[in-house]
Amino acid sequence: MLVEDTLAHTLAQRGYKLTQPRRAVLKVLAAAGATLTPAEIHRRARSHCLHTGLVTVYRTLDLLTACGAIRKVHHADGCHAYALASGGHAHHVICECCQSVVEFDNCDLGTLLAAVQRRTGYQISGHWLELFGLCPNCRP
Amino acid sequence: MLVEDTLAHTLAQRGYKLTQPRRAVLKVLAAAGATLTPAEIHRRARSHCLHTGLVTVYRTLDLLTACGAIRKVHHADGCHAYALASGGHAHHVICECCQSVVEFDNCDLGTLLAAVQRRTGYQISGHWLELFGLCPNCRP
DNA sequence: GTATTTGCAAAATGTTTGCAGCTGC
DNA sequence: GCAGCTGCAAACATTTTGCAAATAC
Repeated sequence: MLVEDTLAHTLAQRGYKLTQPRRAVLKVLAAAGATLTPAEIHRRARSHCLHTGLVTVYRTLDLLTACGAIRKVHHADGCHAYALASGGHAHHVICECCQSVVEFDNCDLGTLLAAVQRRTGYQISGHWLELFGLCPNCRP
Repeated sequence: MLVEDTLAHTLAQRGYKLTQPRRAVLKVLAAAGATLTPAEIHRRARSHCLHTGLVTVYRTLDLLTACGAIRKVHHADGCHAYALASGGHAHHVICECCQSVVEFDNCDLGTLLAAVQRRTGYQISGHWLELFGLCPNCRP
């Protein structure tokens, strides 16, 4: 598993261990290819690692987010979902029907940012963009 | 007060009443010019309407959001803040230091959306963009 | 006058912490 | 072997619900 190998390496570099629950959480998100809530991740993780506790899921999500392996995404209603992140600066397109996600990285906002900066006087240092729509499978 | 008159009208149109607590919540957000959490809005609202309860604040925030008078914004950590919305499609630039917000509406994402749509096969129907930075007052 | 709204208390939900025992390296 | 990790229970924070009294129109 490529994703797992990368993770093992990343964790080891920082002095962390690749444990069964951590492996399970990553597997779940990789297999889903969709955004999942902590509760749903917990439910699914138990099929890989039987006694995984919800608390561990929360702690693992924080850790994996810090490592850049996953990313928190915000839905319109709640904002408590996570998706696999392939690394580097990227954004997500999320299917409003099945929650499947795809990343894209060519966010060419240079012109827009410059215009906003000029008009508002704010020195812009970061942005956060999410797209919503229907994936090929959910299209009418 | 222009903001209030508009609100009174919008509410009346839908069969809602303009009550003291609702007025207070709107005043607080208008005066702050920044994003505020429900708890902070509650705290400040009491100076306008003494016995405003936290529950009412929550209900009012939902109502005002439905009316388009305010908008929920998501910060990096939590996502439980609200800001005044001037109506129509718009996005916010948020100061990472003092939380002040400014709206902008010229979000020209046409080219970007078309490219993502072509590459991912998703039919994109909405987007959500927030910018972060430092406002003129907080700049070094 | 009446339907809507409020505030309180209490419930439900979601997240974090403390700590003894277990696991990966 | 030992630092780091886990799971449980329990604390904590946040949001929602039920209902009698109050309010706007």
